Amino acid sequence: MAKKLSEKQKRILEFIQLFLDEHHYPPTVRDIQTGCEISSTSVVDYNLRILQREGYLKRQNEVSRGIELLGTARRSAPNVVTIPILSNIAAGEPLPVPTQDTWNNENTETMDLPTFLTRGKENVFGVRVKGQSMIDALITDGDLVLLEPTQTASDGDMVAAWLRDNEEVTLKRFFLENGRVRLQPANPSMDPIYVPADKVSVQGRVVGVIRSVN
Amino acid sequence: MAKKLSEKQKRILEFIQLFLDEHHYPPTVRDIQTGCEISSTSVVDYNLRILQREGYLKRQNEVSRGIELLGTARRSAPNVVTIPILSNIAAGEPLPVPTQDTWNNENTETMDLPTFLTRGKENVFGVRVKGQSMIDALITDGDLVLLEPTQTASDGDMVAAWLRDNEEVTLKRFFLENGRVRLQPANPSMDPIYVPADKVSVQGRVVGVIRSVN
DNA sequence: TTTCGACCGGAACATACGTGCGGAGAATCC
DNA sequence: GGATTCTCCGCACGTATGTTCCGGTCGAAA
Repeated sequence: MAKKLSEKQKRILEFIQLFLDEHHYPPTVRDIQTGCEISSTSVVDYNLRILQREGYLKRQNEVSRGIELLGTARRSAPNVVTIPILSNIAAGEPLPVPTQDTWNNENTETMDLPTFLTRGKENVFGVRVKGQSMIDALITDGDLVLLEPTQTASDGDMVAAWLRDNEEVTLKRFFLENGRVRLQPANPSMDPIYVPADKVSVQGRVVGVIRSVN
Repeated sequence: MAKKLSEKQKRILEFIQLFLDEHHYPPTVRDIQTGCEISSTSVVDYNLRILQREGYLKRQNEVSRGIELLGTARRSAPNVVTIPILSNIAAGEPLPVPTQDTWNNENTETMDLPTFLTRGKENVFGVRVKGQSMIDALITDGDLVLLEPTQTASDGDMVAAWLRDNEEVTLKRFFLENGRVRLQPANPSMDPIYVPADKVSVQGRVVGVIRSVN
């Protein structure tokens, strides 16, 4: 074990995981070949043997699709991730950010989400929206907004922004334009607002929205 | 669906589950044959076809171990349900409704959702929204709408309604008011539309909306 | 009785798929 | 330099495996 994996081997391992998520059965050598753009099946075989020797997977001889991921490579809970749900967000207050305590507190509501919604982002948490204050972000009462904590944003990111002067949080797309910030609503029929950069602080990046009707 | 399974079919289904638990990849036809003490591979094939037709599993043609359990038969992820995603929704056409064929077609995109989103509803399917035509339902380009097929609706339900005269599908809240239908947008700043009952047909009830940002 | 459909058996067919072999370039070590 | 090891390639062999065809049995319907 312990040996470092080559790029190709990492790619193969990743492909197997993706394939399993999608098909619920393992890929063949040739599936891996085309999926990883490898020129020969023997190269796949060669690298699979290494991965097996290093303990990342188990192979069944002479058995088609006889590949089984082991240990960390295997996603036992295949594509779900647990996130905390924060509530009690009073209007006029910044968003709460989850702390270690939030995670450990057994009273914290949690929820299992498919990983495609978080896409590998760390520490994603959910906020239950109350009222219509975010209707211009196409978000309404009861929606669950998924946020990734961050203090910085790139142009075009959908962020949760704290407006100091208004003392409110708003969800908009973020653009930095020579010293001031343009906050663009998701609803194209609505106009953006412009704020001096020092009057805005980014609290998180919006990863997704979930609405459950009735 | 609905047909009752024969003893042999039940046994096959059970064997596949056991095999999956043990090997983490599906059995071959011949594995099932010996495992269930069946005399011929063709008998296995015959019964697998029935199981597929009845919706208990999905098979990949010409693919070894191309068996995938569906729905209740799948026990690996208890709080996850797999739904099909329909695309290719042209404007000016009714929504497609998933058939058994949709489920069995290997090209149908599927997605695993936490059960809290479907809350036990049957046959939920997803539709990927293109364009801004449903912005008044707070739904934008790229959103995934979860629908439960139905022809009827109760007051207050959020439904996908087919408007005969306009030849379009719209997502609104449904209210029946002395012979005509009021369709109320989710956005409270927008006005409802009124349509004679015979000019509207309900295609499905909206169960949820999922937006994945960036 | 015949007919028909559901179900099973046996065998053969076509191909999907794992594996082995000879060889080549590149890097490393002596 | 040569020897060794790692990685890759193309190909072909053998078998694992899905599929099909033809023929049965049995019970219900006509």
